[in-house]
Amino acid sequence: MSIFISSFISKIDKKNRITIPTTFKNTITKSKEKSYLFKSLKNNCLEIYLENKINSIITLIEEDDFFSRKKDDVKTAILSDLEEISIDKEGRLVLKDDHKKFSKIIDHIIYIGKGNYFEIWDRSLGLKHKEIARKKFKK
Amino acid sequence: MSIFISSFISKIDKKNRITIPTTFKNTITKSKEKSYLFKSLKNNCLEIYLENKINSIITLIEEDDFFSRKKDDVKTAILSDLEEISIDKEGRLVLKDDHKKFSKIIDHIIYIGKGNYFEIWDRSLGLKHKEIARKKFKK
DNA sequence: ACTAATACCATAAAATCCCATATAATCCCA
DNA sequence: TGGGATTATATGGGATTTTATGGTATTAGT
Repeated sequence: MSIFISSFISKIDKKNRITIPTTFKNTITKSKEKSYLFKSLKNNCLEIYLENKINSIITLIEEDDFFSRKKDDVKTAILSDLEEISIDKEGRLVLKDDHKKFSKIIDHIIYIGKGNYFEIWDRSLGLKHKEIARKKFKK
Repeated sequence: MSIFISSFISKIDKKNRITIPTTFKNTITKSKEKSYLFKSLKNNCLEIYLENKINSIITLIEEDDFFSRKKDDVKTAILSDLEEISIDKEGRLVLKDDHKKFSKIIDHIIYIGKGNYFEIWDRSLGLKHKEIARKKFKK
């Protein structure tokens, strides 16, 4: 069982590359699974998943539905904003402009471990998010 | 299992050619199956399927008790607007005028991955569609 | 023979891979 | 425990490969 915990601050370089924290990278490498990026439906952040998690989601929505419209929106919402990512030898991935815009990332970022996936945030937005989460939880 | 995910923006050239996104093109090539274009019954967009998916749809229609009364109409609706497509060495296909009109495509387009098929939209219509799908899903 | 469709080719641009160096972390022995 | 040696990590840049795009040649159809 692979797990992503803790948070890490980092930044983008001139080529729009971001370095995945070593522990996260090791978890991905050891799992030998493909990894996927998803534009979060909860916040303005990016989410990174391993293949097995993605597969269980896809199985859920891939039922034969050629004649029904019901699942069309679900498919669009999930599958159209999901993509396989590749990490280079140094453990970096290239952030697309669309993803930068969506997550409002300019230069500094923060990785937030969420258990079976992790998030990539603009640093200040992510820090705020963490603060709010702690305050809410205290009550 | 071949799968089409993510979305890609592109455009038509002077010869009405559109470039299939590399990942989609690779999926098609690797499958070694024929591919087909269909005028969507759900939206004003075009849908691209692989042969085995088409076969399973036809099988579904052919089943005796399935839609028995309307079987003929279903067949007409589906099979008459379905056609095999050919992709050139550079991964492009030529869009017919009828398809351009149907999908209201002028110059910019967007490809939307839907799992076992993908869609081709006019860019702004497709982006709107994505937005709506995300909003609906959030609820 | 002329038009139109298709296949083929050339080039520029961009994404990717790969290596070099600087920096930091870890280890091991005195 | 200090400090040097070794290993691992961070970061930048260059070279190669892939992709995007437009155009020309060839084929086919009328």
